Amino acid sequence: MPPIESKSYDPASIEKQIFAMWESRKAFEAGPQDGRDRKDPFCMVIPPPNVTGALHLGHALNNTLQDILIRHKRMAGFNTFWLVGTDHAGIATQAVVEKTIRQSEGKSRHDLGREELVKRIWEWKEKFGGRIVEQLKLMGCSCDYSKERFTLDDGCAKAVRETFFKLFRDGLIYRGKRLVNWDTQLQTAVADDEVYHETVKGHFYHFKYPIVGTGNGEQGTEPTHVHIATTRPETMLADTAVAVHPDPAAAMDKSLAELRAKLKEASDKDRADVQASIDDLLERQKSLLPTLVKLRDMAKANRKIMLPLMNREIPLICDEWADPTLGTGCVKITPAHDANDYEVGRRHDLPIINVMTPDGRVTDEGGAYKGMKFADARKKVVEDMEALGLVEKIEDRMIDLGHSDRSKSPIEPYLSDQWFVRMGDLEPEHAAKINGLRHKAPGLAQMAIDAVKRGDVKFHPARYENSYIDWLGEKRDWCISRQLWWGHRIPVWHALVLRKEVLEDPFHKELIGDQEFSTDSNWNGRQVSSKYEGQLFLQVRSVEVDAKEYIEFNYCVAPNFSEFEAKLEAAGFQQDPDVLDTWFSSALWPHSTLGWPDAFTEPRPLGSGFDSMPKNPLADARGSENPSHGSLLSNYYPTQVLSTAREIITLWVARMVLTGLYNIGEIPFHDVYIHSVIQDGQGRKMSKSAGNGVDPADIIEEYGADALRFTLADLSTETQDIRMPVKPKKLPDGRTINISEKFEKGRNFCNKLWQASTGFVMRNLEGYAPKPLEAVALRLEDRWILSRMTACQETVDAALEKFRFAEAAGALYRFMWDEYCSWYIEMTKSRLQGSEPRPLGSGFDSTLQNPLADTRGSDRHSAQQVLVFVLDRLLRMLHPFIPFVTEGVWQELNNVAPSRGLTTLFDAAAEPALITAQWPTIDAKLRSNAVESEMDRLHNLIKSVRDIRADVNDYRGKAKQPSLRTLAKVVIRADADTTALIERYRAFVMPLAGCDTLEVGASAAKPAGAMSRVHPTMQVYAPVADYVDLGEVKKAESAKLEELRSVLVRETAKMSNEDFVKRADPGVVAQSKQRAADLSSQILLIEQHLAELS
RNA sequence: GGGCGUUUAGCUCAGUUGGUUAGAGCGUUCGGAUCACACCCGAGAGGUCGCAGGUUCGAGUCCUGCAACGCCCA
Repeated sequence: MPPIESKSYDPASIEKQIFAMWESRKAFEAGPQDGRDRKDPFCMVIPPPNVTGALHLGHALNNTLQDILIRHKRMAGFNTFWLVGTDHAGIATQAVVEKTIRQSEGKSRHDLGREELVKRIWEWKEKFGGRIVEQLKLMGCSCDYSKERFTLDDGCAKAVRETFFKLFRDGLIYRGKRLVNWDTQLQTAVADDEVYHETVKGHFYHFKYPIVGTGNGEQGTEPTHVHIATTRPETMLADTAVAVHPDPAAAMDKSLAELRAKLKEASDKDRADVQASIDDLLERQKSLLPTLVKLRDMAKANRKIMLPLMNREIPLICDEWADPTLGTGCVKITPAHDANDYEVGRRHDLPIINVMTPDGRVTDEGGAYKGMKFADARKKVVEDMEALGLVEKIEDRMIDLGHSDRSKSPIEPYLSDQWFVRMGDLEPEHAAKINGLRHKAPGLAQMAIDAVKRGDVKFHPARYENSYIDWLGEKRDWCISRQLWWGHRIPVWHALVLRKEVLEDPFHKELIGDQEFSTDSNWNGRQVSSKYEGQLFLQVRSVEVDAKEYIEFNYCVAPNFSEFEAKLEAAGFQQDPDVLDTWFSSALWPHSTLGWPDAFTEPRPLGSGFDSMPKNPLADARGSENPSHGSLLSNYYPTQVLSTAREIITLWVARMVLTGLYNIGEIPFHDVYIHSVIQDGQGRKMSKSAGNGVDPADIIEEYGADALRFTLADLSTETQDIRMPVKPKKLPDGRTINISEKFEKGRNFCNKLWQASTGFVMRNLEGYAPKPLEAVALRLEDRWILSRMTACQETVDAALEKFRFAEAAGALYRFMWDEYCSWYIEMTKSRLQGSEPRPLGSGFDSTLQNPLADTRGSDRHSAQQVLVFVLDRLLRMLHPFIPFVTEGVWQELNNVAPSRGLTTLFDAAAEPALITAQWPTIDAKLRSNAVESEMDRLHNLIKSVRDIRADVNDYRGKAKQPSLRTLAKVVIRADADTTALIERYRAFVMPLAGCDTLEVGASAAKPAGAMSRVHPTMQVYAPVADYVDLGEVKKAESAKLEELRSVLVRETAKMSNEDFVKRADPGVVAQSKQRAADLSSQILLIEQHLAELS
């Protein structure tokens, strides 16, 4: 049963109010509006979350890390701007809203119409789109919410339109036929990353196709049929060839040789499998190869096949795609419905027949099967083939099937018209004309590759460079059109005009004069007429429909030229119905959100050569003294850091680099931080459907936002995955949520900080009256905590620079908990409880030997001052990680201790809010190894006494006797130096260690029947004969002795190795020597002690 | 098939250029209602650092091979 009235830190009680305070101070807003001299910009753009979604734990992680960076830089005096916004997420959002409408009204998007659907999606976005921002605020993210953006807002639309127009103008956009992943339910192409693969049960159908003319000639030896196998029998309707390998014998030999080589190297486990493959292949050589060779010869003789069901003659061709070691060795070729077959079709100039409609039915080309759903057509085709006796067998088989991430329906490869961005290298004369290709890049992909290779953009961890460069290196064209209604509509107007009518039409004549049309679409983003220079570009191609030749016109209209759009429409043109891939607008995010293209002028006109290009086209604007002249773009572009997930390095990061260079001439960010992926305890991806997802909102409710943040930061090492064991928890209100006990670390940490500050430090500030206090004149423990604090600062600063969040969090954790709370606070207790404060600054000298001979615990004031001072700095350093609790404590501290400097140390002006307080600078003079090692000796002493007492209590517990709170007597033998040190600090050593009397001295009398702990500089003895059987003591001492002896053996072995002494670093050898000497003396002492015990 | 990563205590993970007796949090064992904190305090147990070679005076760390698992791309 939890206590009814908990004194623990309660995050819910302060988080809202603190966030409101920050907002009212406009602390998140970009720009130097707090009066501090903020010159250097530090800007990040948030990876815009999908507007339909809710934030998951990955978002929580990424945004925590970004907030740590921005808060740190804000405190460090940068002009910070964290841009926030959401992504319209084309297909995802449209799918969600369509589904809602289907469920509530039973209507499809076609029932509603384009305009109405888009209106509904906007309504939906207005209603639910704010969720993301609310969640970011719950987490304490200090984004500039006053400048929130959306990838479909007017600014982004402008940038998209401008970019599309420029790419079109530069011949970098083209329309082409491609096989795309087709979602027959949503009726759109989906990108590769929107397809997930699943292995499902299916069948492998073996069909026979008759070969034409086998009744003649070499009758009897020629095969009469060719055997093929397929998992998608219905696609046979679109077959335009059957292929056989051009040299099946050689291919088989090669494969066999490879397998035999593999067999030699194979492990025992694999050997049987490899051998089976070899046997299989040998069998094929006997049974199948002769037939394949004959078929190959027939293919060379241009023999034909009669495609069953369609009764269409198709050629038998030779192509290496037909693998003689697999299946029947022959393969049907269906260019319109399979990516590999499409390539074969292109190689052999085969006709392309499409038999699928956008909604997944058979087209007019499908003969008798016209209008059937593909699944039905499959059954019917198989039945009909069976009826013809052309089915050889049907096998069960597991098939890897692509599914649409959005509709979950199987993907069909589908040949359709799409728009592409040309990524590859261009002809030099073409490239030279394009202003947007900076640094003499031959193409867009290469330009983005070079930016990383030059080091302009750096990845952290660096290994992620590889995935970026490898992917871009493929230079695959980017399919940017989506058959959706929700998104940026493609600004191209089409018309199909009969070729012979084109030149008679005054509309076309005016625009294009007497130009001839090439049917090649490689470089035809051509300007149309001098009348519309720079405002209108045209691509044309010839199209044959029903044996008539048409010209297809595609006009791309400049953004500022909308009156021409009306003109085009009046002339019968129609705007392309497709919208752009969501990534197209996301790719522009770093500059579109900062005001491009409005706040930007192209550095120089198109085609004027590369030499005159200014290095930084924004330099002029940034240097301006007129504040109204400095736009967001000139102030903040390029941004500093982008933090994101590795899965979108290619889809997003690469494209931002590319468009940034193309549009602005500069990279969009200097550093790319790639965070880990959070998985569940079994290493599986967290997902809603698997039920293993953790909702950050639940964690905030359960543990507090700071606990969430601290834990995530603490886990952020450079590893690529973070495992987080998940467990369900039933709430009192009946809901079941997923939590993870990992967050307890963060919660406990926040509570500890809260208890130490508000429960201890602030409650012990009675009479607090800060006075000038020289750091060097302070007591040992004061100087020690200041030294440790400085060490912590150094670690945190260095770690944050290198994006090592876990290291920073860990250093702060250890400093706050182990050093500030467990040692320093404990050591101040006797001082704070002392009676009369001792006058400060009297008789202090700066040496360690004789500083504060006063050990009466009476110097309260200096203890208060150091407690407050260290807390002040600790709060500052912790603030980026756990902003709420630190700000809460800060506000309290401002009330009770408004001033907290020490002279000669950083003396901050009163800062009303921690969020904008100054990041502490490092005062290296506070570090002292001498102080730290003195304190280590005292700690060792205290630990030894505690250790003996725990041992005693262990024995007493077994004997069912009550445990001792303190040891009656402790004797320490130590050299003069250590003796003096201990004597000086007797006042806190005794209570911390837990002993009633303490004798210290070089020749202090060792008590009889004692338990010991020996250190090189001191030996600790406590008489225990009254509590513990001496036999047990001896056993323990002997065990310790054995352990030390074995270590010494190792150490002396090392020392007696000549090579070690000769080759190892002298420092290492000396260290080893010292260690051996220390061990020997400890061993000797224990041996003596053991002898005395008996 | 190619690329990248992981493998260290029961669990989750640190361990930076090779050099103390390999660390932390959780869990576990023992002791503790001490007046900041039981979301706590004190003490302990627990590891042949995935396996096999190699380089080196010295390997958790570097190299090679192997194995298992994961991610990305084909």
